[in-house]
Amino acid sequence: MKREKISELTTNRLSVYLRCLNALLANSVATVSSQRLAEDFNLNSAQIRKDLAQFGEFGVRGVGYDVRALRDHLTVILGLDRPHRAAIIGAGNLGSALAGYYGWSASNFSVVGVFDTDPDKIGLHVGANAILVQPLENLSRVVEEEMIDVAVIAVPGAAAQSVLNTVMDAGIKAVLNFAPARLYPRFGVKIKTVDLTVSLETLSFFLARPAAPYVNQTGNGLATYSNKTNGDEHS
Amino acid sequence: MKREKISELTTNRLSVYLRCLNALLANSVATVSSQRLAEDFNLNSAQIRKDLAQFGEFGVRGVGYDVRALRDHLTVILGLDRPHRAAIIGAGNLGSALAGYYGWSASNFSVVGVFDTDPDKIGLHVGANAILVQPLENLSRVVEEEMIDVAVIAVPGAAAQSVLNTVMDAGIKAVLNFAPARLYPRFGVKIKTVDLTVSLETLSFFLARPAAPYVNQTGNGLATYSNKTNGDEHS
DNA sequence: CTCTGTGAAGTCATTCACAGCG
DNA sequence: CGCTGTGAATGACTTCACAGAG
Repeated sequence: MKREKISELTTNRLSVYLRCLNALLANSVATVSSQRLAEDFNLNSAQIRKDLAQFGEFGVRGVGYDVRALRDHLTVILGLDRPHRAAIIGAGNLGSALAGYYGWSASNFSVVGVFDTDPDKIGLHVGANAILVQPLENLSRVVEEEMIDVAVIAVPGAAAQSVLNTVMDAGIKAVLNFAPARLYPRFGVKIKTVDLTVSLETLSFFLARPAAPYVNQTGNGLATYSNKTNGDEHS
Repeated sequence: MKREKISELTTNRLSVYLRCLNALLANSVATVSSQRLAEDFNLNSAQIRKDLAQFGEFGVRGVGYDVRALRDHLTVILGLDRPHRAAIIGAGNLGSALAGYYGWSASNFSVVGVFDTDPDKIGLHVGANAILVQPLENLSRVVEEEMIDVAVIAVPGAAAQSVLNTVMDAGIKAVLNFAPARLYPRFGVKIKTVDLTVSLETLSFFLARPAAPYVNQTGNGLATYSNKTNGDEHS
């Protein structure tokens, strides 16, 4: 085991491994080899071993990995053993949907506040669990009171950097950004951008050249998490 | 110019370049050098030139690129000169929000149908523009009638592969997937997955190790589109 | 014998650096 | 001159292949 910097590609895969392990656990599988994991999920077995080896020696030679133990280790490594609390900025379509998204709890996240600057939105209750929309000015106070550690930016691109600044001023260090904009974080702040425009336009490019569309980097039809294109599959 | 396979990393950047060019055009900038583009948007100028050179010689030596002409070229290259029509599968929170998302039209997309299998959802009108939710069985017929070429999967992970099969049976070749699941496409079908679970868990990992969190690959605080971590910024 | 952990090799992407055009 | 287009150099990630533990 070496304590080096962990690349984002690795952390993305850790999340996938955790998902796989939970599925195996649900099927009462007690032990799994990197080979078996790789086959089931179209990854390279050496990559799985290398990824895991960065955090410790979890495997048993000749046997494989204990599913539950590895699951627990990954949960701790990913920081999912402690709850996270999120604020959503922007109470439009997307922000409201995210406020009621069922996927948060599986990763030990909860949405504890929705914020907007539009007076027409403030005071509304949005999402499946009807969270109150507060003025953005409240953010800093609520972040402290509610121990919020993650912000989700769901505002138009033009407003995104300004919102990010407000979010950083409130002391938040981790941001999930849905605005189609390049954002400049301060030192020590992590942003993850989900850019639907880029995704759509890449699909459009594919449709525009059906003959020789892409380099298929793996040839196995499931490039999703096994290579650096990061979230894209093609065959 | 060489006619080779184009990597996904390149197409993602093309989309970003197009966005930048539109912004310049809105500011009445007529000509731009790769140097200037690189500075404004924290990219490497050689990479911009290399990306563009794969499709033709658009620049003028000693001068730079004509903003409007390059914009028009990229629009055609990305296939955005022709309209695309999308179906959304899954009328839950996320699917409904996407049906009313304002970002579609900027890329010449329109949402022309929403589908679900839940009898309670069928017949409802969802999203900002109140699109009727139809039974998934209608998909194949509507795809043909409405010339749909893109599908958006917004269903729970467990149902995603089955929905993808239905979508592919209907003849759709490009899919945007929001389900947290690894999907197996058939040959000639392109899938782009937006996995919110992976994004959240990566943020959680960052928060769990504030000391030596990541390799910062560029050091400029805007790694977003300039490197292979693809959508992530950190400083 | 099986399967992990890992150095070495291979593949792919980015950046450098410059020849050459306008 | 300045800037593009591109070979060469560098760097990053993945895969191979095997020593060694159990």
